[in-house]
Amino acid sequence: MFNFEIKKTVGKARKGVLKTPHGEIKTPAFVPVATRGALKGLSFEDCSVLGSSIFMINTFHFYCRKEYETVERAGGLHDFLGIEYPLMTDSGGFQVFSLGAGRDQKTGKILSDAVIKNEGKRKGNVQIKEEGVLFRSPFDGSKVEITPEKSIEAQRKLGADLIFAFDECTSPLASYNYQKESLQRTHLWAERSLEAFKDEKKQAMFGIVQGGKFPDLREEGARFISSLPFFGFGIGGSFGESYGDSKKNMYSILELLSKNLPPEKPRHLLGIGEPEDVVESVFRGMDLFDCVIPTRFARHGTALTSKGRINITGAAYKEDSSPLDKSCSCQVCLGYKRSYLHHLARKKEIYGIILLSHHNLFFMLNLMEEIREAIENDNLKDLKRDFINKYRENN
RNA sequence: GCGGCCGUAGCUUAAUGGUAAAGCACUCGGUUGUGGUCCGAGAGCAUGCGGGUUCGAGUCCCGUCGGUCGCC
Repeated sequence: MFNFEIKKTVGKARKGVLKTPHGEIKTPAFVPVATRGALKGLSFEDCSVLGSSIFMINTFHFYCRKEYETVERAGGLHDFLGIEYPLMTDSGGFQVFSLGAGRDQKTGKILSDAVIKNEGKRKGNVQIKEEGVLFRSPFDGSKVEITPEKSIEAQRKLGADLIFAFDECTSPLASYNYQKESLQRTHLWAERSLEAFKDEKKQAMFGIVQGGKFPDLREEGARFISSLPFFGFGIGGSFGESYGDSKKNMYSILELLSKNLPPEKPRHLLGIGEPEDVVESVFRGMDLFDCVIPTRFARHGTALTSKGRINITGAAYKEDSSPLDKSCSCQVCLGYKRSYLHHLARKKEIYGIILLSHHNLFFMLNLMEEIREAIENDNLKDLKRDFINKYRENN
């Protein structure tokens, strides 16, 4: 029922097809995120027309109040949502960080230059032990425990095609010693996740490589996780401190990982990223990406364009009658002026979010299509150079 | 007409008689396994007007204009 076939490789980059019970995914692929079972501002059908063949849903958001039980009674995510597209769920490990320690430290997966401070120690409402994690729900403040067994149970009940092992996502601030200790825990949890998953035939599981910003720990993570019988691999966590360092470090770590992961299995770079990150990462052997950037940026008034991102709420666009991106062929760029999008974003009209989400998702999905063509035509290097030069023009 | 209360930044409000602040709005930046959130920085020609008391008035006094509430 599950299969990953690589059709062509150019350097480290790969073009392939991932088969699931609900359909095929052409890789490299971008996976839009529908956290609570909805892409904010677009229907699954709309997004499918734009070129998406798979969606990511968050276990964590269905976990805190046991809504995965409701979904199970409805027949699983596909029946509950009324769609037949391939789906994946993450394990909830990231939210323990992003809604727990990350929120305490006012940082995300990638640290902004302004908030480098303190130690990488966890504080506040999250307790991490060998058994699992205990923390307060960001939704209602109640105590919630997640263990590998519980995450996998929830993911089996949700019933997405592709699921992830439960891991610990560390802060960009984590020390070497903490990261090393955490990595051992993630490995233990990987084994327990597989144990809780055994005999499952309708789903396939990805293991997660952690190790933070430390190359030797990343290498160790890749070796250990690939020794286990996972269908594919997720690469998670953070890669460095400052914004620029984080990007460069991520690229060099991906180079390292592509040498240490078995080539025949799919690789999903979790939570990345910006268009340039995706291009650079495909170049270094990644097959799948999920990221909130197209939709979250849309809600914040930011549009992805071939010349970099622009924030349409800026005063400069108030009377700008040009399209968002002259070289984009999406319906929004063909039909609407920047001035109108500026107006909608300023007034926080829902329609503004819809239009920007449409454009941003088109932009990412179209980029993936171009990447696949470039691999097919042996000119990924040219695409990478041209795309990134142009993308950085205005930024 | 009489009486009370109120006039501070574009808006809503602070400020024992002692350097006139804050939030929103505005300008710019940030957000990478989703909180339409949040954070950071910036720009603001503000005490209705005219007098008086005082070393010093947004603040106290007089007048005036505007608003608001109450009463014939």
